[in-house]
Amino acid sequence: MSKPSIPQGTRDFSPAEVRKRQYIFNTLRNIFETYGFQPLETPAMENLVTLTGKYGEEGDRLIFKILNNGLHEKKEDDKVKLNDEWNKVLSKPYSSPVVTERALRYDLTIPFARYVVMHQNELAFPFRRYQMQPVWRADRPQKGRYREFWQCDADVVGSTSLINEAELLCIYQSAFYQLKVPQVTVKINSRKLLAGISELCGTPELMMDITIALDKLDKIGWDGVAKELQQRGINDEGIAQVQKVIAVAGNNEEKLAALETIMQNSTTGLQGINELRQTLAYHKELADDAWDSKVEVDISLARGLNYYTGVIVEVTTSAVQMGSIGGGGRYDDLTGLFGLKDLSGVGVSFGIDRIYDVMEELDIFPKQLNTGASVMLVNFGGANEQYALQILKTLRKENIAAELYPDAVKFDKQMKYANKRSMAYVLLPGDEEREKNMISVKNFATGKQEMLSIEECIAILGTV
RNA sequence: GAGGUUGUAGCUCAGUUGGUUAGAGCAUCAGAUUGUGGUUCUGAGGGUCGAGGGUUCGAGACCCUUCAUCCUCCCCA
Repeated sequence: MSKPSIPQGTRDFSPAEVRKRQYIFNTLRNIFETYGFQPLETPAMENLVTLTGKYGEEGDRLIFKILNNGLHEKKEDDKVKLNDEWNKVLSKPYSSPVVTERALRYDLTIPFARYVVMHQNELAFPFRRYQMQPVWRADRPQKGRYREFWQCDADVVGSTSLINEAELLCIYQSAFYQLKVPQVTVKINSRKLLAGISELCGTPELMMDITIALDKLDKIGWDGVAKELQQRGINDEGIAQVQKVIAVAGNNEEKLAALETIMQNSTTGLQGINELRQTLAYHKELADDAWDSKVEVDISLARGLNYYTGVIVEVTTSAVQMGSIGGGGRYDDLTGLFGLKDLSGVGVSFGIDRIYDVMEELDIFPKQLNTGASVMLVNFGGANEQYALQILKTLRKENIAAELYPDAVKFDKQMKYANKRSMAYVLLPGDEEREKNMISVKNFATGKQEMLSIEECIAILGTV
């Protein structure tokens, strides 16, 4: 028999890990709820056609497709066809509904758009929802990159107000403040600014190419970007324009002012600048002074998803070598893909697996998450076991988390188990205790032990 | 899709130019100790050295193939 294993890029989460992950989930959930977002869940799988074409060419390649399993092939002919088509399908990006018509969720935004279109008549717009579920990508796993990972998204659909953008910035700042992740920067940019740049270059149709090249600025430097721009068909004059734009420095307002001068002939570019200004103004009203992360205009921020149209954001921390830990933006016509026009949305996503990795590396999870706060009753068997069950019942009625060691095995073994489980208290319901209708309570941290009445015991354990 | 890394006990890893029966720490189990855990001490179990083939008198080590893993690029959270 071969050793058991799990698929590449997936992980088991042991109890201590789950507790830490839940700490992150709970923190985010609280914030989302505080900002008026409502919970939503969608299926792990979607129809393939729902997903294809939404994430760019590279994205399509990374969608996990589910092989049709015969449930839908009623005729023998169809089953033969399935076999024939399967080989062809393995060569991306070709796919055929004969072989696969379902796929695993790639992100939470597209399913959300699909949901909104399907439920448009029952929703109150603007609709604010948050969603925390796993997504799957057929990517090559590496540091901070998994094939199964969780996203926590908050989106507002049905409102073009930039207050929404400002609120989402606040959500990011509040979250990383509460989680105590240090050196966080929320980078903000606008697709309209990027469009403005490509206008300046005289090649508005090459916006995506310019964007992709620009995005690599902090990785390959200006020389690398210039080289890539050249390869992507931008002439020297255009490259000079791009250089002028990325040379812009200073604080956010100084950057925007400088860009305004450069972009004076681009209506789209100016529009982008105004949107950023307004967003930052709203944000200033809403932001808490205690939040220590920076919100920074970054003209080189691109983001690959091709449905973004307005403000785009991305979150990084310089405390750890790690890709972005969150991202999002405005999409003007997401639901249009599914037939519902003129509905604008904006949203952000938290990459909680990466946030976990960052927090783990920095060792900043609260310590008390690891220590069990529970109670164990030793099983002495016979009448004592019955007595223990009665106490167990009473404790649970008092909402005290407790367990009885199920087997009347050697005392030593039971104590070792309690120790390994980091029990806070161990209760000893033995002959003497039973006869006196009392219970010996041992504090497992201090080792101190005393015999108490059941009421006294509850009073002590209730504070754990 | 391209490039590299590492595969030896449940886990983390030693293992010399190829040489007897492949080791350690941790973990597990048992005992010291059948009403007192953590710290000790003693002992035990546990391996087709990732898999297949080749070279050799002899392979954990060298060669080929293959699988897995982690990392980098691409792209992304």
